[in-house]
Amino acid sequence: MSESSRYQPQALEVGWQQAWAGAGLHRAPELGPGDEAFYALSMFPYPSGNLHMGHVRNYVITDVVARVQRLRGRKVLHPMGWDAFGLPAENAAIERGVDPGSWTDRNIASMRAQLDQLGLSIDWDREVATCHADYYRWTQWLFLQFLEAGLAYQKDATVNWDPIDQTVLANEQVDGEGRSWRSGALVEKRKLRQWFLKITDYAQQLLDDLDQLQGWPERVRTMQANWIGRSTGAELQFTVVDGDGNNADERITVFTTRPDTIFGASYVVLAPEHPLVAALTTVEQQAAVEAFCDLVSRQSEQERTADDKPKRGVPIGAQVRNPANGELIPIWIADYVLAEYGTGAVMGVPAHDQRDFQFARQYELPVRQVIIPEGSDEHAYEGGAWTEAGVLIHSGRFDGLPSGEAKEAITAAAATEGWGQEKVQFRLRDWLISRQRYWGCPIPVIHCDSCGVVPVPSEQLPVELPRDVAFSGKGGSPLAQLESWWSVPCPCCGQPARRETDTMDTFMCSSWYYLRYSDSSNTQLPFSREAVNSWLPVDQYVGGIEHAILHLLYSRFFTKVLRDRGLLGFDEPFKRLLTQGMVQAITYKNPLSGKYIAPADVADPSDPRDPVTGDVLETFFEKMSKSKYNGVDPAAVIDRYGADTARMFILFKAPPEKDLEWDDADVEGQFRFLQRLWRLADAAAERGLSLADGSGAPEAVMVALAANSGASADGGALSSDEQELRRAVHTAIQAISEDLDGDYQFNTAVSELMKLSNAMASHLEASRPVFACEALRTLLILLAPFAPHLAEDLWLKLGGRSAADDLASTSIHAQLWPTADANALVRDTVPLVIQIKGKVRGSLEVPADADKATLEKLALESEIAAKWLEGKAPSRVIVVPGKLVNLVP
RNA sequence: GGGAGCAUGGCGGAAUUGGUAGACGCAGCGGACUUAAAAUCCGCAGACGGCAACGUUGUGGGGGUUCAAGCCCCCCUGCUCCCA
Repeated sequence: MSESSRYQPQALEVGWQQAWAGAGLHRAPELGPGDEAFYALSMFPYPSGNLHMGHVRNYVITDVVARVQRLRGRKVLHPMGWDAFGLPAENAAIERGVDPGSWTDRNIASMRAQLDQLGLSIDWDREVATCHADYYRWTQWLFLQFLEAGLAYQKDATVNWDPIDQTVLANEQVDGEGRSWRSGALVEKRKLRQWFLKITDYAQQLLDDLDQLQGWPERVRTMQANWIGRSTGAELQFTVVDGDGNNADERITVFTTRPDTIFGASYVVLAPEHPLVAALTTVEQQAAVEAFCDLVSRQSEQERTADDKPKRGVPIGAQVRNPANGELIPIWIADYVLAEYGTGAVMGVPAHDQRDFQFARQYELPVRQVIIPEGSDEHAYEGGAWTEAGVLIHSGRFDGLPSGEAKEAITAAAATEGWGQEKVQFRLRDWLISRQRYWGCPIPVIHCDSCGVVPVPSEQLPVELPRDVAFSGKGGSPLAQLESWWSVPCPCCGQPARRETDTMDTFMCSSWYYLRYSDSSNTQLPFSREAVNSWLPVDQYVGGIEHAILHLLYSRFFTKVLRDRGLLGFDEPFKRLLTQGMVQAITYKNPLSGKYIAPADVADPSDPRDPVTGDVLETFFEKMSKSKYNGVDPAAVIDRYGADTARMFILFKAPPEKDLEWDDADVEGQFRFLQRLWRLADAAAERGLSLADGSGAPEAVMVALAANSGASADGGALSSDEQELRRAVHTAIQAISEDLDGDYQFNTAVSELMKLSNAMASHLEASRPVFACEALRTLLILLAPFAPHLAEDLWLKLGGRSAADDLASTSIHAQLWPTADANALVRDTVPLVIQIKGKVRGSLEVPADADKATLEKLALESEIAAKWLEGKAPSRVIVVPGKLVNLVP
């Protein structure tokens, strides 16, 4: 045996990556009439500078989708970009004095190099970075569209303020104890004038159109529906009563989903921030109310509303009249009522709402039952409120009505009598987009004392971020301190005016990047209508479940607004969504000290012990992270095994939506599989097999089959090896095609490739060249999306193309996906399972075309039947053709 | 507390959607090759009993529907996620 070559992925992969790039193989083609377009998109990353396994999984999945679609003849757009504004760059500037822009660009360059090592078929010509002026210019332009449409506005809002860092924080940056993640300071609530986008105008549409998204995971649609949170109820008005018991002019409007319980209202609660609090508080209560408001202002929303936290409040001294029964009840303020939700006021019905119940118990407020469970005695209220539907009592003319009818009847009465009406309420709130940060997209407006808020004229865009800014880390945004930047003449009147110094939430930038890819070099518009309509909506979007709500909801909102502005012609941006699972790795933790131990320091994984103390360690799988010492560096894996092995492993190890447990031994196994393929091709080449001139292509195989069949029409001239080989080849085509259609099942697709390779190892040698070549050719094309480098290399080696040929047209990745030949799947005989009373007792080889009667006869005559029926005739026989016969004695 | 989902060998996971449970792989065991090891190749492998043929049992637990249940229905337990 001659010395065979070795599979050395490191060398060949880089070579192919460069060759593909040189040939422009991944560039999205111009779309012509009749072309079928396919847009495959990964959620773009933040350029931290380090590629981690989660990224790898995401982009490999999308890449396989893109490559399969190309092989199926579609014109594919598969772009990539950078979600490049955000805090880490600014923190680097504060901590190390580097320029955020250069820092980000360096990270982008290094991450792009890491991505290139994976062999992704990305069209880099369309790359975008949200922090580059040629991109954020259009983010600003789109903001002005929102402004013009009346969908962007300013209002005073209570926000999280870090008194040490002197900046606003997002809710996510405040921990459970109400402290800043950076400074550790207790976060204060501050009222600041902020920019908002009116996403609530689109709440109903965002909810309704979820029905269109059948290609999204049910889970994500449910999460969005819950987030939008539509509830139907009523707004009811309680008239404020003065000290003498006379009705005053003021009314307090509450929102409730349970108008049927209004007769049980024993108090009304306002949010401490409610505008009427100051006006209605009596002199006696003033001090207590002010102290309480101060206390609440230091609490996070989560603290205020958590079920297990005690509810606190104080009466403000004033009273209101219950419009349903005329009773006078007190007004309180309490921490569990939020100003931003509903009307900022609720009626307290302790008997039928759990939080009201807790509150009433705490302050000894009356509890009056007005709903009883249908057909039962009165509920005793030992454990808590009765919050289910029931029948009304103590409710005057509505007594005896079921809750459902009572809701309508009471709401109708309120409308007729002028104390309320039906109201649809959403949980969704307007989107606060202001950030007092430097490294973000500047909001393109100018504040003028005489003209008010003036949009920056679009020809003056972009409003560029100034460079060479000092970062102290204190005192808020550097922009606000840079008078040379913010001091500008008003575009309207020319008088001195002030630029807005807030920047936009980075989610603004990421809400439209997928549109820009369709026309990324356009200098006149963010994208042309033609380009965006020809590529979008995105056919397959792939990303993490952590974006299930915010990014995906904001993007849907943007799409609808831009549609209504006439900029694009579709309702939803992402037709299909795949949320890939996390990449986890084994984690060791000392349960006594709580310390994580690096896997490298664990001597014996079967008996993991702390290297210092000798304590037995806890072992589990967790998301890779630095602090747990369980990260696996993609570069190290590629160095050792190559990108193709990493790709195959990640696809094979778990279904795409499930969490994936990284295991070095499994990676090794995957590498062995690719080595086997290499040797298989080596042996074929040594035998002199060649795929040149269409050898093994469907036409050539058809000719060979026709010549062989001769007298027998069933292809009987094929040897049994050849029949087995062809069956394996076409079974693989069918199975893998199904796995890549509809639901993506990459793990079983890879296992089908393994089965095919196993069958080829057994039958290839004994098969004639035409069939051997058919198998080799098919294997390589089926392999190409998964292990693109190896497939391309073997394609060249086996003569699928010659080195001198134009790569763009002769690459394995420019071939056509094969079609299964149904004739190859046909068998002469099939196994027939014999069951006795539902239990499998054996099987027979029977003619594949046998009819039901024949099968029954064969089963009854079998030894299996004789053994188990002991000569008696079965009382019942069930025949499932092609599967089994069940004999019931 | 409400909602959704999941539970299959030592491990990751398959199962034509009601029809042979455990595909494919990892780890393991046995054998071949080798002075030896690695690599490679061949074979075994749910559990229990048995030399074996084979039998019993088996998809978190309990019940039900059915000729037939991992899959459908009811109850329970445990885990995960979302919302409170």
